[in-house]
Amino acid sequence: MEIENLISFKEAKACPIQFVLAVNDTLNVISGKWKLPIIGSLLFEKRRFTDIQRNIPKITPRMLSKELKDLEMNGMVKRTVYDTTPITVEYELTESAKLLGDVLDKMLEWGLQHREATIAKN
Amino acid sequence: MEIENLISFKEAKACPIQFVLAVNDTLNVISGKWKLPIIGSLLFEKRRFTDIQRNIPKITPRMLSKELKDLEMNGMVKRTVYDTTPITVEYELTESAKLLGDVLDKMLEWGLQHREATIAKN
DNA sequence: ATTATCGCTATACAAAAGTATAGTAGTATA
DNA sequence: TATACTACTATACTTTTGTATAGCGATAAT
Repeated sequence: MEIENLISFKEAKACPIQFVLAVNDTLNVISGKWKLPIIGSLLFEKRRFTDIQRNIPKITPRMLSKELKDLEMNGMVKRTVYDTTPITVEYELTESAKLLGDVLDKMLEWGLQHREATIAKN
Repeated sequence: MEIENLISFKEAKACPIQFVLAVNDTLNVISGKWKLPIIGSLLFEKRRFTDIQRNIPKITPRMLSKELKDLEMNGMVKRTVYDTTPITVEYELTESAKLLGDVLDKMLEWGLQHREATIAKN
């Protein structure tokens, strides 16, 4: 996380190691069993804790709490506490996280083509 | 891996669950500590086992072997055995795997912008 | 008084992923 | 005869990741 790690697209593409590191940055932000469902749940609207929990049936509060903290630390999610009774806490994607949508689109597209390509070979 | 899982891009984008499933397909193919380095190592040329090992200094043969099998099973890598002495085994990316390059480009691009965006907020 | 809701945390455990280290079979070179 | 190369496999272990289950403190409704 040091400044020296700041590299440009060109530099990263030219050097395989920098390339892998930079792509890994993205990968880390969405890896794990629950990050994608959580991001998916927040893609179109803000939500509260219990709200997300209901939206992702099998997640435990422990995991949801942990992953939300993780996402917050990585600049993916903004957490806002409202002093109501009972307390309400709202989670929403940051602007940067919303841009991830484009990447996910590409992943979706490739995933579908790859499935067709590999099934075709059987 | 059943036919019923075959869905279109439009269907997948419309339905959050299908969306997450299809993106996960892509994610699974590149997740784990060593898949990206291995794919990176094979992006521009075919390589042999020991060759890849030298290219990725800290990988153990156990991990390399396991991940290569995994990648082969997922239609990412083609393995060819040559009956020389000693035996040579060549690994190369499939056509479908090479297309993943575009996705990785997007991930690289987003990773760099995200890093700048989150550093800017400190 | 009991139950429910909100947003979690604590503890203990199981499963998955990765590491360390050694060794294999076959051939070939010093 | 000893060592090295190729392409791995075997065994045992540690670390990371995820699960299961229970409970907390504040408030409010029944």
